[in-house]
Amino acid sequence: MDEKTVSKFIESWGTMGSVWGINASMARIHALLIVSERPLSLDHIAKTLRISRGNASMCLKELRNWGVVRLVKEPGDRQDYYVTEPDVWKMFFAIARERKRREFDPVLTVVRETLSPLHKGASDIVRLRLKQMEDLLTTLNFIAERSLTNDKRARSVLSFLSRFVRKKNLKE
Amino acid sequence: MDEKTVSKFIESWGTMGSVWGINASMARIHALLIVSERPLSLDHIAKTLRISRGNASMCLKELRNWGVVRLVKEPGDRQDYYVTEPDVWKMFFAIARERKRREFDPVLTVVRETLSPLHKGASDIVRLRLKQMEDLLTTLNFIAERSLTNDKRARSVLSFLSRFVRKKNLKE
DNA sequence: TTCTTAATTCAGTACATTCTAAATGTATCA
DNA sequence: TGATACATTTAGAATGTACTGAATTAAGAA
Repeated sequence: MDEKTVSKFIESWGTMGSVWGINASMARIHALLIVSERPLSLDHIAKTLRISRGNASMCLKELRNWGVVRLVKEPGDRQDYYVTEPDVWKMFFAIARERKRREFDPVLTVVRETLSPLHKGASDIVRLRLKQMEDLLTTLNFIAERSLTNDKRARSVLSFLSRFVRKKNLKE
Repeated sequence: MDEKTVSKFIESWGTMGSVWGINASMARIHALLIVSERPLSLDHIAKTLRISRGNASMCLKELRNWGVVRLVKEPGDRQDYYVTEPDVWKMFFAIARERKRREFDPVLTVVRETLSPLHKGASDIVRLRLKQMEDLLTTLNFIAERSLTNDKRARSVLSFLSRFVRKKNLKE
């Protein structure tokens, strides 16, 4: 594999990371592990990506929390080695699930708490908007909730959806 | 409508904004317009939310770009007044569409460009991962692309999806 | 136990984003 | 035309986020 292409890949995956809300260092580490056949040590990762060992350590901890990388030990070696979770899709769902839980759910609760009392004393127009917001949030939450319960289901939802939009397209 | 509840709603919608990638001021302005029956002037908005007129101006410009608010003129009045797009769902799709176009699409192009040359000289294991990444990105892009072409379709995809996951849940 | 090597934590720094307020631009009115 | 009333732009301040590197902790080896 060409050195230069590998690094271009790593950088672009870093940018993609920030698109869906994980920071660039995390995504770059992840990309590096994806193109590496063998487990890599923290030291190796930090050196290759020119980031501090401290930062690498924190990112890897976080990536383990997301369920995206795994730590492997080699007998007779004190260093920790890291490998990527082999299934990329599974990984994607893990991230989606985590982000929903950490960011969406808590805010959803608060928004909902305020939405219902607002209905009182609101004009019809405003009430309609609030109702729509409530429905939108409920639908999104419902879909995410049910889709992400497990990876198998998530996958089947995605593939189904993919077929559905293709069919839709032919019709119109 | 209770003053206090309104402001709690505005703040929590602000937080929700940052979850899906629009900044807090923008989301707060948006929330304020949602609970307001009548169009509001820039000055009124800035005063109510305790933000500078400059900031309000920039946020409103951006919200107009997203297709989320609209400017209305009142005859015999020099001020600009703003109203929210009445259909909350439509608005949500507009945001999704814009974010995809601005952020996801450009990165997707770059990642794809690097993915294919990487295949050469990669081990089977790595090649499998790269293939999976490609498939995942393609599927996501495909779904988003097709779903978001127009609001009517987007809505039907969502409602269909919602029914699908409900059925799935009963079965298992 | 102490020595050694590696991982982790964290205070401070660098960088990025968001916001303010003053300056500038624009349209309407007298 | 100049004066007025508003909107917009922008330089720099404030705030927030990510990162570094030194200090600390942990754990295997002697």
